[in-house]
Amino acid sequence: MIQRAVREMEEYSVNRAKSEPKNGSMQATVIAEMRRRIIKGDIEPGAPLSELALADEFGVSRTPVREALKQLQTEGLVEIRPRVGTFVTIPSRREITELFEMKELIEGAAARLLAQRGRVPEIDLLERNLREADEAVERDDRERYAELVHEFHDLLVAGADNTKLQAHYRMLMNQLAYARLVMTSLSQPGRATQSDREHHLVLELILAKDGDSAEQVMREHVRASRRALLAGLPISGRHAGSGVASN
Amino acid sequence: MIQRAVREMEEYSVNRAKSEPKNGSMQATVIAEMRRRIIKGDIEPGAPLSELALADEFGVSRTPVREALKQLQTEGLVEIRPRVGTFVTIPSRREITELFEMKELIEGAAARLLAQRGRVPEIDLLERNLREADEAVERDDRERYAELVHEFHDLLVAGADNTKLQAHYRMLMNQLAYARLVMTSLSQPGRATQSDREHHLVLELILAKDGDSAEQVMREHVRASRRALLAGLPISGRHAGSGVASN
DNA sequence: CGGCCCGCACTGGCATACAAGAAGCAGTAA
DNA sequence: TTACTGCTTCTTGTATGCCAGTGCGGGCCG
Repeated sequence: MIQRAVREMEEYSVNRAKSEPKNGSMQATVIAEMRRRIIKGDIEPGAPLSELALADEFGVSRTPVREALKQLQTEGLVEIRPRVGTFVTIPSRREITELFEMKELIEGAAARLLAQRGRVPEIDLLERNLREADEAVERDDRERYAELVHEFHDLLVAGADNTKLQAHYRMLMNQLAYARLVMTSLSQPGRATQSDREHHLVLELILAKDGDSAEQVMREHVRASRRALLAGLPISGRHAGSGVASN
Repeated sequence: MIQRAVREMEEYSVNRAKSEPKNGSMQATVIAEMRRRIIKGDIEPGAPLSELALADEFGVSRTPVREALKQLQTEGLVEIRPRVGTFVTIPSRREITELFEMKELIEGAAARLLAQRGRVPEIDLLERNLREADEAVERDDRERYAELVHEFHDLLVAGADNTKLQAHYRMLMNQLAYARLVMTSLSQPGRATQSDREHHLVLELILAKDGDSAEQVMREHVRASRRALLAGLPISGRHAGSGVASN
């Protein structure tokens, strides 16, 4: 088959793997790298992940690869079908909606908590972030603005000073493969400007220590971003029917 | 063809509790059983888990045990210290607080969502649950009431009809080893009665489709249960004194 | 007598070999 | 031509052996 030839051609891209794993175990390297690829979108959702191929590529045996995939499964990034194969999770439209519902919940709570905490280092970082974001919007630099959006939300959650909240948030964002999606949402005309304005408002309310309003506005902001995203998303009538093994 | 004869011989090596007929996978069995033990408190927090010993006990090799422990680690139930050992996670007081903050958040949201959904099957189950709970309180059957409390909260979250919410909630509860804790909280005098009353109030608000109030009361209920719990908890003086994770 | 150091036993990490289900493919018969 | 059947070849699941880091205890030296 032709596909086989393609697969073999890509095997040389290992050069990075060997240089990093000095500190940690191989499986940690595999986990980090595979997660990065999936989130960034290097690997297409639904694509099969062969343990053997990955082991070969990373220059390790199947064992660490297996354990890495197992972890990525509980993180919701891949789906392991016993005796069949491992595949990159393809989130259904419904799942995306659910994830955004969670996102709204967590970020809203984070905004409230941050407001209650008063002036903490994250506040300064948020202000700096917004200054940069303003410039990016001015320049119409959507790539940079997407990064800053990501940072803004991360800072907000970090500022809530709740490691569990943060952990769940990260898992959420990974499942959303947010990096892939933000650009889509920003492709909506005027969305960047609007988004930037909403960020400013949230931070103002936080500075005013108005937790209730901060939460409410933040939640509305998430809903708006979801709308912008779904509007720019292809129809995607794919059936992601197989239940996610979430025992 | 020759190999076929061999396989039959080893078929019945594992014939203990077949609680998971759905998945014949050994590691799934190990995961489920170990999770049950940890959550239920059969294994003391901080206790070492030897791969070899577990493999021996379950009648399998180390491989499925390893993968099971790996998954339990990402679920936050055990901590694997490379080259040292695997230990049941000891949640610090701060972590417990954080987990309750999340619990409050999620259950509050669930109450709101359920209220918005109107009359769904879960509502009936909740009503039945409360009737039984009333009787249990009447009889002062704390054991049974603890079960019902668990079920009440589970039903509430299930009724929110958001699988992601449910998944995160389950992980949360597992980390809390809630089953261990509920009894502690109920040991506070009058807590059971109070708790039951709060449940009733929440359900009433849900039936009235008053999502805002339902969320608020639910959150207050969680805070109350946390207070009851922390009040009944020993003063952070850990029994297993050998340098556990300081967190 | 006390402190240091080396070695042993135990741990998990990784590689490798084998087993067995799943799925596609080819060949045959209707 | 089409549908069915059996096989071939994928895949993951499991077992086992070896390796390397860690911690502890006993022995040796000061």
